[in-house]
Amino acid sequence: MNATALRVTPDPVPRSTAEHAIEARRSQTLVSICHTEIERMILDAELGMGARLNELTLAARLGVSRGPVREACRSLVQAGLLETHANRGFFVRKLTRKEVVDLYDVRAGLMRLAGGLVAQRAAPEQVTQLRELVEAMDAARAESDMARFQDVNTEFHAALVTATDNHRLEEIYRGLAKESRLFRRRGLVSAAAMASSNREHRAIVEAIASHDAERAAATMEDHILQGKARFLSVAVDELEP
Amino acid sequence: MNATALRVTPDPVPRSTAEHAIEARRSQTLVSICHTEIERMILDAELGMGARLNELTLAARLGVSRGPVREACRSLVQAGLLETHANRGFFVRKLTRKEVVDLYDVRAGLMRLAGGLVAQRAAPEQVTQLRELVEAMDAARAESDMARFQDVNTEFHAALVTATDNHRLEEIYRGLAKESRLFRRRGLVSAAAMASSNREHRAIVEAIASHDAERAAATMEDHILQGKARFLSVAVDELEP
DNA sequence: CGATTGTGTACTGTTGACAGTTTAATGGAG
DNA sequence: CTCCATTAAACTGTCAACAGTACACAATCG
Repeated sequence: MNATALRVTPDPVPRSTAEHAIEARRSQTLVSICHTEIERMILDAELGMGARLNELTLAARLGVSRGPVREACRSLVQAGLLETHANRGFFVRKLTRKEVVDLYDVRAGLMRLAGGLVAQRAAPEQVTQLRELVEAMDAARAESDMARFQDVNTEFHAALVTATDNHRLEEIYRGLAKESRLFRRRGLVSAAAMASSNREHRAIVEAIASHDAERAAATMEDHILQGKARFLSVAVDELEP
Repeated sequence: MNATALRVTPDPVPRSTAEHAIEARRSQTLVSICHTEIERMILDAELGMGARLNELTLAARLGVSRGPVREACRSLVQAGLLETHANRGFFVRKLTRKEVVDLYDVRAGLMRLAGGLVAQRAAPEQVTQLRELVEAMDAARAESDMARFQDVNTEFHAALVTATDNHRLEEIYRGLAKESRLFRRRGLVSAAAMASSNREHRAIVEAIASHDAERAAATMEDHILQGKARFLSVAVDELEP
């Protein structure tokens, strides 16, 4: 069992990575696969808002029985992506306009916290990483590549919450980000919006770089509330009041 | 089948109440019952931190089969009350000291938001309600009734998040409050702690009453961070580092 | 012709059984 | 006596079948 002693082949994978891989394989159960796949279907809008999920059809498509599908759905209900109605099944959550606005407020509160924490704790490499992401967004903006801007933007926010070193905050924020995608039907951002958005990003990073927690928190909060304002200024008629 | 035509007895229940009752009965499925009951077991510490859940035993105790129990557990995993390990089952979540501290930070961020929102929107009746709850806590404090103080305190915070009129915020906060109870093994608060805690409550309510959003947010955040400080000052040896 | 009641179908809610894995117990070797 | 290998028990992961509910459609009556 001792690979080092046997010396047949040098172990190409570092121990910790191997353990991680084993752990990943072990935790890969049908339920987790169903969870991931159904979540993807929702976020990629294969299942529209309010759509009803047919357990049997889903199970057949995923090549499993209804049990794992139902368990995955329970999880997604708690995550806010699905709703459940007794004896009628699971439905893709339908957000009202107010719920979207409320979501922005909660995200603003959490990101304000994140900004403040990162300003206190950020290592130089993390600041560098954030700066690079802002540059990448400027590059995408220069090419009017909205999709890429969106992706890097998501990565920026993810990197920021990760840098807080507060795992629960990270989990909750990512969950809310997914929830937000329920209505965010693919990039409807203008060039002007991208410009001002990235200007805000720059202000945030600079506040973090100077370890000014209060300013980082305030600019971060403002950034999300700007997003909320942009949302409110656009008529989103697919949403109920 | 037509009660109105038959006129045997006048319908004693108003329509809306009846509909509500029916809706409640309808939404009462075995899964929801299991969810509620298992959650109660966890919060009442019948199931200790890190305890393993035996699906068969639980199912027997609840008088159902394993299916509903498993589905309820999936939901509780997403809620942060349980963990799951493939092929080993469900375990009551074990919080490390750092996770508890992180939880305080997240709650501080959310309650800061709540304070600000309520200061902007609160109706006079809601302010009155909050004032009454503060009075009730003072009364409990005078009698050194820690349990009652705790209960009213919980109610105070719940009333406050409800007053935000942000349903998602309320849901998330309540979830985190339950998560916090994972380590909060019944009232270990001193008289001094109750006094300063309620002094903070009063400051919050007054800030809200004067519709000063920034002050309400700041005092609210400070209140939770005071709680964090109180936690840090106490050695909780049942928690892992 | 419209509303309403009955009927059938499709789907969810729940259960019990089976297969595979983990864990505990047992026994033997050093 | 300790440590390891082996084996048995217990438990989880998954599935397929059954029971009950809701919805759509047809038939009936005013």
